[in-house]
Amino acid sequence: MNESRTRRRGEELIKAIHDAALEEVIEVGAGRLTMDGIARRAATPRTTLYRRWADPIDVLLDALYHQHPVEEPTPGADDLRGDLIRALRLMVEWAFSPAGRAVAAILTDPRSVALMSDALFERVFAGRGGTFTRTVLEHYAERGHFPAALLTPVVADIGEALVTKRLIDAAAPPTDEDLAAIVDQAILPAIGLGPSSARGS
Amino acid sequence: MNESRTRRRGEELIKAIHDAALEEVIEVGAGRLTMDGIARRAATPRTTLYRRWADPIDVLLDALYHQHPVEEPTPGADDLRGDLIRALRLMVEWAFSPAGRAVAAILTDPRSVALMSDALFERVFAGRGGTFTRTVLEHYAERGHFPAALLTPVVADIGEALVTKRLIDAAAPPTDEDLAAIVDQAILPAIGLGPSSARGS
DNA sequence: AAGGTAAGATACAAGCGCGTAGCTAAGCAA
DNA sequence: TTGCTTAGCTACGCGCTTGTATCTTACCTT
Repeated sequence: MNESRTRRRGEELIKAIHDAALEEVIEVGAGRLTMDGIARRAATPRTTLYRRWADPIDVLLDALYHQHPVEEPTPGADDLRGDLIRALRLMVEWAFSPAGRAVAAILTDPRSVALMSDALFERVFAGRGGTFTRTVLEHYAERGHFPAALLTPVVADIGEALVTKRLIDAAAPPTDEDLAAIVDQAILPAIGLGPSSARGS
Repeated sequence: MNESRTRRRGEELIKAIHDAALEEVIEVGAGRLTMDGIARRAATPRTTLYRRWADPIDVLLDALYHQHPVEEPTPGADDLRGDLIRALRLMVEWAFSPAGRAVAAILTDPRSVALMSDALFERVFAGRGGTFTRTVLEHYAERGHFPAALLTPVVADIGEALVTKRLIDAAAPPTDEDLAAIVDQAILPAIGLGPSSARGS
């Protein structure tokens, strides 16, 4: 009987557990996350979990910490509007990834938030979740496409904020038209590129 | 021993349980909400809860449903900017109320969302949580302060979206200066009232 | 080939939330 | 006052999660 061909160890096992934690939190929520649930999903005894982590949230935060950083938007040619839309689309993709969903689940769980270290918050948020459009906007501001003074913290947040609200309000993911509307009607006017100059299609 | 002077009944008891449910969900999160916890906090036997509700989320949703609708912003004199700031302040106040925090806790809990009826969603959200600035904007658009065509769904969401992001990112509530920045740098430009005409202080 | 490391399979008692049942007694109305 | 309704109290068995302990065995290193 060659059933258990491979017994997972080290990296491989840990990755399986991390994945299980992310899947589990998406399904049951941060509050109902248990060692049992994660272990069952990862098909490993609980003992293995306790050897490394103290509680389910610990596993989850560790899983998030070891996620690959999200892709950075790379401003391309001379297309501010298009780059902004692409940046927002990157954000939407991240939001629908296991990591993105897990972060959403965690953020409103009192216990999880309390245990969330600044380091993780930095890594998951300030580092990426919060600034998709900022990279693009800074790029074009430096090149004089619009006054750099207009690129305030508030303005840098407009796109992400509106997409976030869309994700909360509606079940379906925003279409490219939705993202374009956000860019045209909110971001571009804020940096002085109103309908007069940005009216493309 | 006149300990148990009053035995609560009907309305009074239900309100105590509703309050307990809201407090409980804020403290432990939607996932860890239990009949036991609510009952303990309301100082009533679990039996009483089961007589009316099937599970903890049921209690919580009922509590939210019976909350007083949030105050509507009332556009005042001739002060669009000031009215917008006041509308956002109303939103911040609601967000920090027990009901506001409870809604936040629920929205990312898979089980709760699944049980949330359209009626409740309507009453709690579309009805109020989503549109503080819209009321104000519509008022001034009708009076020709700016082109009504610019008041798109996206534009109506800008203020709420940015405040929401602020609430998620930062622990401290936004100050009036923060709200003013949102109005000046994001909302007003979007309706064609950029720095040239809105530069107040 | 030998030995150390760590995963896998049990098993266990303790604690808690669940849902129900039975009873007592307070509040309210006729 | 009588009697209906309903809150308060206690208790039970069930199942799940917890944290730990013990043993076997696969994998990796030397």
